[in-house]
Amino acid sequence: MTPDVTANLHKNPWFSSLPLHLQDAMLANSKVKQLKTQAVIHSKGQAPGGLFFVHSGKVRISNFTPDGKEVVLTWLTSGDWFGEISSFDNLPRTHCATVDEPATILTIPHKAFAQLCDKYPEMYRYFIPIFCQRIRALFEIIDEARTLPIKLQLIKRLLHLYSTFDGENGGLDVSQESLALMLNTTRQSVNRWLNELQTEGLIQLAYNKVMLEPKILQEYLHNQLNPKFQ
Amino acid sequence: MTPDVTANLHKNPWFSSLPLHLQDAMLANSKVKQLKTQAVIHSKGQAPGGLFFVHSGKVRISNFTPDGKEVVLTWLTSGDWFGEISSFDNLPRTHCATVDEPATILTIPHKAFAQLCDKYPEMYRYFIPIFCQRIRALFEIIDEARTLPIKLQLIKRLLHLYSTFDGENGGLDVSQESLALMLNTTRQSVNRWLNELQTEGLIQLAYNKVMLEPKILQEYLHNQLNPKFQ
DNA sequence: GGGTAACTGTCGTTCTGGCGACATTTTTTG
DNA sequence: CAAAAAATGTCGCCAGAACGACAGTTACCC
Repeated sequence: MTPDVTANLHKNPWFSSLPLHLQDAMLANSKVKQLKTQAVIHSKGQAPGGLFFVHSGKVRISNFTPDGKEVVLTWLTSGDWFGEISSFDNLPRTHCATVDEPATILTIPHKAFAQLCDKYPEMYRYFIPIFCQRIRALFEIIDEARTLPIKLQLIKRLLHLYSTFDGENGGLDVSQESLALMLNTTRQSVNRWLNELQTEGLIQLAYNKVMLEPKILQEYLHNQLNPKFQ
Repeated sequence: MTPDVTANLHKNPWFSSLPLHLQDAMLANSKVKQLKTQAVIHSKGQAPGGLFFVHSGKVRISNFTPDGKEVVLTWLTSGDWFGEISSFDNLPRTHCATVDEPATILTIPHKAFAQLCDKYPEMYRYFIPIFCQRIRALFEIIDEARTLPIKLQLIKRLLHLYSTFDGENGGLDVSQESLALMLNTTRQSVNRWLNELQTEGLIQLAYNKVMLEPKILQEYLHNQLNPKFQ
């Protein structure tokens, strides 16, 4: 176990909320993997292969349409857990997970995790909050996609990325193509709306970057979502 | 407790998989409510108000866009549980729940449920499968909406309704308007595609009814989703 | 520093689907 | 049985957005 992975795990709010004996049990059963860009962690439909924790790098969670177009659900980064659904219900994976930036991933193999839950059934309750969070996030994705025009979906997504990647230099490192994959739209549409946002003074664009001030965008979004009655 | 509600509960695969002492504890803490059409069980944003089980009738789970248009996530019927997210994470409800057909609902009040979990922490693990199922269902909704044209979404929805309402007389009792609300499209579009499906001999339409043979639709869907390579 | 790859800006063209409008059919209700 | 309500069938118009194409820009790499 590389020491800094352990340190990162202990900074994870969920992990550090576990009783110590569960933390130890999980660590004892985990392996660290270094993965290069383009590496496939798992594909949709595969048998469950364990529980994962992203220590560093970026992982793309996605699917493919019948005609081969990729649809991205989200990107995971440092501090995110994934793979828990298959780990618990023993059913095939729901998505593909691909490495987008060289990543260090901690894995708890499927069998080891099952045995661990068997031995410490109190483990189950600690996963409930993770499931609740995930479900709420999914509800939000569904609602957004159904009710908001692309422009507003884009703003929400930018704010979300900003809060999870805690914008290193006040700007997000993301291509318009990536944004398009996430919102399930085209690069051209994203380009159009980003430029409109820029001319409205809400963001600044650069090569592979979006610079933004969260408060400004939040206020704009809020105004758009709460139509004024005059 | 009305006797037939208890009987129905015991037919519920999930409930009857619980250890007896948990079944008893849940029953001891529950109340039965008779609700009329249009009754609002809870609204989006409300504080958690308990866990629900639908004994009979129909409950509409929905949301509203900023401009007041309703977007339906799903309909629940006999044997469905809902309200578990707020019950576990103590956060506001994510959706509105409205009675669509006179319903008998079993309720476990929020506090009672919390105390129950406190007293029997083994309760948590039995909710994990429910959460897994829900998450998988949500993934499917997201993927469908993103990747399938309305026609295929419609077929999937018809098949899903057929399997859950186990089509009383070989036909579904559902209006085109309701289908439109679920797929987040318009009545006119649903009408258009239903008629096309009818002329293709895949379904038969009647007033407030869709008659279908699941196998035929499944085969058609399968062919559409797996493009042939010649 | 020059070549290549990745990313962005911006055209058209085409098409799906939303929306209003209105007629028709079926069911319900008094 | 008549009137109202609910559900369906069908038009036409139009906005949004997909898609292909191509030029311009920035970063990267040898």
